[in-house]
Amino acid sequence: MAERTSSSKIYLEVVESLRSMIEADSLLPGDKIPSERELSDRLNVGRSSVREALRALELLGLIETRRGEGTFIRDFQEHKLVELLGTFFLQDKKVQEDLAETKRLIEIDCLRIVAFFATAEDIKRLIAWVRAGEFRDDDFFLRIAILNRNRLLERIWRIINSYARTSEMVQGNVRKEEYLALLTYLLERDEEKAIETYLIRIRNMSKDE
Amino acid sequence: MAERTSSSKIYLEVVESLRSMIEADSLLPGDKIPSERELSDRLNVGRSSVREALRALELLGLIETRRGEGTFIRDFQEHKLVELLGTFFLQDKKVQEDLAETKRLIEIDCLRIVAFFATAEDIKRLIAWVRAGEFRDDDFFLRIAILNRNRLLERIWRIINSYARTSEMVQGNVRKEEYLALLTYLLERDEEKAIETYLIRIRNMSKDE
DNA sequence: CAGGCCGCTGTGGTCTGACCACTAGATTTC
DNA sequence: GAAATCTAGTGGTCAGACCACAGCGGCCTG
Repeated sequence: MAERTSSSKIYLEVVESLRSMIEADSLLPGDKIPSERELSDRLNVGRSSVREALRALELLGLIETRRGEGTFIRDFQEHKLVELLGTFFLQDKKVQEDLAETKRLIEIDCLRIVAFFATAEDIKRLIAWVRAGEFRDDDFFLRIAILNRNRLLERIWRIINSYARTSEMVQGNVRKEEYLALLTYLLERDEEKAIETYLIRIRNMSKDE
Repeated sequence: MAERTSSSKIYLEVVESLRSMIEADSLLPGDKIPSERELSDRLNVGRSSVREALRALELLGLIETRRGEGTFIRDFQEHKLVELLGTFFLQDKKVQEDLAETKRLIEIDCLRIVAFFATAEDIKRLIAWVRAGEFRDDDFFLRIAILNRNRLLERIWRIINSYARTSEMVQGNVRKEEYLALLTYLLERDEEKAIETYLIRIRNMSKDE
């Protein structure tokens, strides 16, 4: 490859090359990318530089490596990222509060969308699931997040939830009746009541947002 | 360090060691971390492994390296992350829609919070700013996001906005009167009207969420 | 022929030692 | 005292060497 970007770091150039390579060959999750040695050859850089780029992308969750097999594009989701950012600097008090608040906001958004757009079947399925067995609070809201059909919002929720879990603001004992009440309101498309139930009976808050 | 995690990758152990090292010495943004060679010594691993870890953290935006000086903890914000994830796989149509929807949801959340908790002075200041000169739509909502005092939510908005900008769903010509109307409702704490104004007059949508 | 063993090849994982480029601070020089 | 210089330390990069592991094909045995 050209080495015009003279002063910048090689491993970043490799990242960039990989990006365009993926784009050019329209590689999809699961596909294999060239081996480290081949990349090193093709790009005229040392193998260690290639590795630095690959390790970085791996930590980002963009690729996956299997020793003896090769390096593959990953169906990205569930990056290491979460645990990382989380444990790295999330000890502050204010941050914790923001976290909790944001989580509530996102969950309410999801509830709104579900109240509007989810099919009755979906909601009934969820009711059956609640009745069926034990679950944690975040199991429940994960399902809500999935129901909302907005993959990005779902992902944001997942990330925030992971943060929240590493810092134990989890709530253990769920009372099924509260969740059932919530679902019933959703089934009736009563957005207002549903959110009220969520805030007061599930999150034990007063009426402010 | 112990090397019990026999089968896992060394560079990940280094990342972990760095994490606890930072925690133990309560290092803050701007502080220097040990040199690559020293880490390599202290942890009994090759320098290349240390570098793989550092490069990964660098791409994540957690640290910053300056040749000839050393490696420093970074005031994290503005990671490379955004551009990366963005350019890597965000070409899909559905993803674009989700993006737009999520952005609207977050913005509405911010508006709600501002309507409840922002001081009249803050809002008036914003009104003055709108009157004062030209601005882009995202300039405006960045200020809204900042007003809401939830740093995490603000960060999420920033990220989503960056995504959105790389894929040009930006709107150019703003009409000040719409934004002023919105702010007036906020000043009157009329959440409902404010959101209606946002959706219909600023985002040109019908009444659904 | 079927099944399993073996070794070859290619891949990632890691280490070492060698340079280079650059910075900052100490040293020397004027 | 100020300016130029030297030097030690740091990140940036490379080449080459092993190791561990997965996959494949060929060979042997039943």
